[in-house]
Amino acid sequence: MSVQQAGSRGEGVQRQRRKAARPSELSAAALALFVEKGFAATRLDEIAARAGVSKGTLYLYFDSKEALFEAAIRDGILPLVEAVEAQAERLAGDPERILREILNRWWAGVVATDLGGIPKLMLAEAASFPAVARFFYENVVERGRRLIRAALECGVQSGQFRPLDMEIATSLFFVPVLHVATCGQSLAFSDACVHEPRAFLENHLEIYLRGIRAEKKGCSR
Amino acid sequence: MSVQQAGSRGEGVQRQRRKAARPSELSAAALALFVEKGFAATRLDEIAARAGVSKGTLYLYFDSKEALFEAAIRDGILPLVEAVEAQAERLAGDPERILREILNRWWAGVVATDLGGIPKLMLAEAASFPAVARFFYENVVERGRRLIRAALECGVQSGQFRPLDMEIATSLFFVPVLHVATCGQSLAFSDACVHEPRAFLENHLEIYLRGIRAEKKGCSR
DNA sequence: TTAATTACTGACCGACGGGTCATTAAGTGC
DNA sequence: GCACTTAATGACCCGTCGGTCAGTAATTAA
Repeated sequence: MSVQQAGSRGEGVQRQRRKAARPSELSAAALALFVEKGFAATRLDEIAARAGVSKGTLYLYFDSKEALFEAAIRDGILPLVEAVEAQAERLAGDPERILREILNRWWAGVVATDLGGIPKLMLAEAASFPAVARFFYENVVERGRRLIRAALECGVQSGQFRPLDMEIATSLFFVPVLHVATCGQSLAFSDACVHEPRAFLENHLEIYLRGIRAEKKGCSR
Repeated sequence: MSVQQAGSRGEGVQRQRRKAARPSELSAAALALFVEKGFAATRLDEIAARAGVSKGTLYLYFDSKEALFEAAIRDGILPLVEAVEAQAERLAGDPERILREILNRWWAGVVATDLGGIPKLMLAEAASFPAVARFFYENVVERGRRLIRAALECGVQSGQFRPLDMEIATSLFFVPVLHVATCGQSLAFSDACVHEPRAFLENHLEIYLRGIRAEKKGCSR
């Protein structure tokens, strides 16, 4: 099932020359396996097999296993981050709505696809690949947090939300969102929430918003 | 710094026979390294060196690298789970207080020690070690959730909390708590919240409790 | 058709690391 | 001091896997 999806029918294993498409195919195959088994436990032969090429071909496009790892993370997550940012820009003004939309986007783009494994992967491998960790932090975590923080600040400004420690409040919104992606990928926690990730995120938003809204006037204590 | 903390002064590297103490020393050393570098990337020689023994000694006490992994998780986390359960039993009755205490215990026993790495480790390796993942899920995740769920049910019963989806509400309390431990260990997210883990947990509790408390009577909408 | 180019292959290499076991030496009883 | 038991050692074995490169076949140009 995992071996040679391209060019293996019959006996004469037919080669294909597809220079343009290869890099993204290879990084996609690599990402899937890294997510599934971790960096160290993933063999280059497996990656090659899944992409329907030989191991040697990997080295035509990437210098090393580590370079492939970087590319896999990069190609996997950046498009999504950009999509979320674009969406948020369109909604500037209504903080609760922005938060809700970030959730929806994240749901559609990460949790429901195999991209959910990336945060888990980063968590696991960050210590061994500081450069990649830095890239991920700056281009995903930071940018995501910026969107959330902006929405919260807007809400506090307008009086909808009570005064908050911005950094922490940002994290507290962020964390369950991250968790859905991460844990959806891991037996050790999977049952812990994620049979209903949709409902999980809804409930999170509900509790979180109630938790940060300003008290109603006239209602003492 | 990591080599031979026992018996290496001078030239004649002096052996020690300490059958009783070895297993826990070895599993502790193993845990620290697994947490730091992941299972596959950790060498048995390193583990042995950190524990101040030779590689061969590992095999006197454990059948394989994997058996050592199991033991490390087991020995590392079980004592803590038991401590938290004992504490919760003593406080039955006051749900908000129980939740607060779970947080404090977790803080003291996990986040502030190197045990924080265990959840991260499990997250990363669960797919490769289903048996260990199962053990962890049943003995840590499940038992932790049981405590939280009990407190929440008690609060809903008494009318302090509004009606909740119990499974999800439990997760939503659990997740940031888990996160503090997990992310404190990983460059990829570290700054995301954890320069002030104390404050982070406080804020979580605050927002969460506000989010689930029943509406004050007489306050419409 | 033939020559030139280049994407692709896969057998091979070297090191690395999990696991073994003959040997050593620390402890024990007499 | 001597014989005996057993905890501990570390050189060694061997399978595995990242990485290489001489060769092959698809494509293009002449």
